[in-house]
Amino acid sequence: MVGDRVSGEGRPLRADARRKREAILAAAVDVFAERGIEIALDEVARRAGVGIGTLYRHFPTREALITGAYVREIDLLCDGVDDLLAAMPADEALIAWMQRFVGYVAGKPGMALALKSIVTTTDAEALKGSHDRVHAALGRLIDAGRRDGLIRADASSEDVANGLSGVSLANSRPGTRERANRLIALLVDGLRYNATPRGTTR
Amino acid sequence: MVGDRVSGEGRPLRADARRKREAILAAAVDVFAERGIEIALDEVARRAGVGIGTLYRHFPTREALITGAYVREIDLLCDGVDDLLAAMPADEALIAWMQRFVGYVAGKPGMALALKSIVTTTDAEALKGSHDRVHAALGRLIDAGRRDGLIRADASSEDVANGLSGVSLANSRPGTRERANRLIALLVDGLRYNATPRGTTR
DNA sequence: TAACCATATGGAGGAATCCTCCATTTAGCA
DNA sequence: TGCTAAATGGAGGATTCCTCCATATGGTTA
Repeated sequence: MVGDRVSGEGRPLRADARRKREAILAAAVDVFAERGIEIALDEVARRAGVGIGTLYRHFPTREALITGAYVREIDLLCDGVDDLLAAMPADEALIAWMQRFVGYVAGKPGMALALKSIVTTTDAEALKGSHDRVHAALGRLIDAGRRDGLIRADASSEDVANGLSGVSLANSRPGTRERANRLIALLVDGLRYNATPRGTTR
Repeated sequence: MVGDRVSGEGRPLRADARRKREAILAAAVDVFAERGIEIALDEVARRAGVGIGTLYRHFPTREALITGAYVREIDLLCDGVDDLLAAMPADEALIAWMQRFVGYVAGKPGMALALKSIVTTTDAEALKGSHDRVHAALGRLIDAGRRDGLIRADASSEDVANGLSGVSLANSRPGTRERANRLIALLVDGLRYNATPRGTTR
């Protein structure tokens, strides 16, 4: 569905190809930020100093380009979980992380969509890495919360990731931060519900 | 943002215009179901037996057409709340209603988008009616739950509507029903969290 | 009923965008 | 240094968008 032709595995890219690929992604990030994701792809190619054919070779669909453009930013957001866990209780850390995540996504056109692809897709070689990173980040937060009895035992990172994706999609425009934050808090309250307080027999 | 030129208020549509408008919407529903929302709008016009100019006159953007096409189906889903409330406790009714809603939305391309417009948009004359209907439906479910101490006092229909929109957007393809249902249950657990059980001093 | 006009219609066609295809170039290797 | 598989770019056919306006029609008034 998404999937850039060669990055996931299938034999390493030639040096010039990798350079062009990077240029395209960098241009895409800029152009999307300035003019949205509906813009003509020629514009992206031009900015990248690349022929339109090259762009299509690397990213056969608009969606592939969008996802590609944001994969790294999403990866970056997945770091920082440990800092949060060191600074506050796990349930609060989960809230803080999700809110930071969604706050960052809002206003970057297409990023919520990219997150959806990454979270949802199970096939798609190229997204596997990010998919795992997001789930690992959530997993760490959830496990910590579970260990401390702050989060219910049957919580799953799949469900929370799905929720994160939903919140992002529904609040992808600037100025929706408050609304998004409340929804995240509500969701985490759902994870607290029926939690087994620390000290109780497990 | 959405907004079909004349329906919200601004002087009643001439009889022929209303007829064409209906034809366009009916055709849109069919075509979207068959071929998705990316299809060329000429196709919709042809099926409606209408010129492309007429289509654009009524629905200046694709989004306007999509929203228009689904407004009534969403309205319909808003009925039936009372039946559910009569049949089961309010919190379960809320879950059941949301699950039914999202189950219906999944697989209708664009319907989740339409829901987002309806839930989010505060201006936009044309959507006001549906916006209110959705919030009224949720309001009734929430109020009942609050009254019975099943749902926390500070629950707001805005937040739940936002959640519903998110779940729909994140699970808009067929085959995501289970996942969506779990997320809805989680959300409602959030609404149960800190609820004041019936009999407790309010 | 007739005459009038604001409203509505359809679709031609210019502009924008998509996306394939392939002759040419280039990186990396022996 | 020569060779070849990989990569490039952009021309151009096909598709889709969407405006514009000459024509048609419904509803109202006298």
